[in-house]
Amino acid sequence: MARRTQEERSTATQAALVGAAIDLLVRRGWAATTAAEVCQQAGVTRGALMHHYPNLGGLLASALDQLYDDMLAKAGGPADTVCGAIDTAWTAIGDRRFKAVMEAWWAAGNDPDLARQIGPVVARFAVLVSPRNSASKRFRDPAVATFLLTSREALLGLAMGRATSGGRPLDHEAAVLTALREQATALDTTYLDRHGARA
Amino acid sequence: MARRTQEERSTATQAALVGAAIDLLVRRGWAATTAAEVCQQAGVTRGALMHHYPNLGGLLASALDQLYDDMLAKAGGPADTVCGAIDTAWTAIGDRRFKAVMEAWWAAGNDPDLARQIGPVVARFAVLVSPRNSASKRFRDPAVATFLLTSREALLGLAMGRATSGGRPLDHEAAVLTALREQATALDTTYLDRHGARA
DNA sequence: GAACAAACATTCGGTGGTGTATGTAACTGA
DNA sequence: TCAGTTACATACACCACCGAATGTTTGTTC
Repeated sequence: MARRTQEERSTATQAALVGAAIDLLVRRGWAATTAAEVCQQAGVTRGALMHHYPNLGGLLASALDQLYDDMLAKAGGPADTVCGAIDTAWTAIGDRRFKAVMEAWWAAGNDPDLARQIGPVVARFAVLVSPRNSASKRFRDPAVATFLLTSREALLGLAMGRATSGGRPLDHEAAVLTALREQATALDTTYLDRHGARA
Repeated sequence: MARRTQEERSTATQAALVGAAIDLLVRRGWAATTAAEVCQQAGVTRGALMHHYPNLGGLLASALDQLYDDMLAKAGGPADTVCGAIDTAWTAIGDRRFKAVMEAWWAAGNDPDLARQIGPVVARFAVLVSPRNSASKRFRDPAVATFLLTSREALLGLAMGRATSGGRPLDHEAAVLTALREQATALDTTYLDRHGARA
C-alpha cells in the first residue's frame, strides 16, 4: 500500500466501518450487527472501532446519521404535488438501506438506554418520511393531509414486508404503489380543477 | 398449596410461561425475551422451561401458536363487506399483543435458523391479517382487492408506529382508520348500487 | 532521524446468555 | 406404603459479546 496521510487512513477506515455497519443492519439485522462482525466485514480490528468511536452504539449512530444525510440529499426539496410527495417518501422508504433505519427504530423502541443514544438520529428519519410541509396550499386540505398520512403508513407497511421477507419486494407491492399514485394524482387534479392556476 | 394433580401443575406452569413470554415480547421485545427473564416473570426456574419445551424457541413458538388461535377466534369468520374486512384485520393488527407477532416476524426475517423454528407459526399470522377470500363476489373486484391490500399495509404501518413508540397509538391513528373505513364503505355502496340485492 | 502522536492491533476480565446433567420434591398406581 | 414417574430446581460447562488496558506500527514534526 502506498504511503497515506493520517487523515486518509482515518477517513478510509471510518468509511469502511460505517459501510459495513449499514450493510450488516440491512442484511442481518440489529442483533447480528455486533462489533466483531462489523469489524470483520470492514477489514479492521475491534481496536480500530474503539479508537474512532466511543463504543458500538456510537458507530451505529454515526452510520445512521450519514445515511440520513445521503437520503435527504436524494429526496430533494419538499414536493409541491401530492403525487410528488408520495414519490419522495418512497424514494426514502423504498431504499433497501431503509431497513437499517427500521432496525434502529425497532431496537430503540424496545430499549430506553439505546433510545437515548440513537434517539435523535432516528427522529430525523421520522421527519424525513413524514409528509413535509410544502409551500403549496393544497397540503393544508384535510383530505390531502389524511391521504398522505395513510399513504405513509402503507409505504412503511410495504417496507416492513420487504424486511421480513429477506429484502424481496412483496408480490402486491407494485399494485399498491400504483394505486397510491393514482389516488394522489386524482387529488392533484381535483385541486387544480377547483383552484385553477392560482395554486 | 392444596394438592394438585400432575396435569394441573403442568398446564398451570405452561400457561404461566406462555403468558410471560407474550408479555415480555410485547413490553420489552425479542432480544429481552430471554429464558431467564421469562422464567422469572412466570415465577418458575429455567429447569421448568426446559422440562416442558425443548428450548426457548420451542416455548416462543408454542406461545405464538396459542396467540394465533386466540386471535383467530376473536376475528370470527371472513367478512362479507369491505368495511368488515378492514375491521376484522384491525381486530388482529390493532391488538396490543400483535407486537409479539411483529417481533417474531422481524427476528425470523433476520435469522434463517429461527425462521425454521417459528416460520410455520408466523406464516399463519401472515394469512390471518391478509384479506381473506370471502364467499362474497365483491372481493373479486380488482379495485376492492387492491384497496384491501393497501389498507392492510397501512394498518401494519400503524402497528409498527405503535410498537416503536412504546405502545402508544400514533396521533393520526384515528384519522387514518376513519379514512380507511370511509373508503371501504364507499366501495361497499358502489358495489350494491351496481349489483343490487344479488350480492 | 529522533521524538512524538496518531492509528491501529492484541490481550484480558467480566457479564450474560444457552443447554445439559444431576438432584429433589410432588404426584400416581398397585 | 412404597416404587416409579412426572415435575420441577440447582449446579455446571460453555460460548458470545463487550469495554478497558496495553502493545505495536505508521505517519508527522522539528
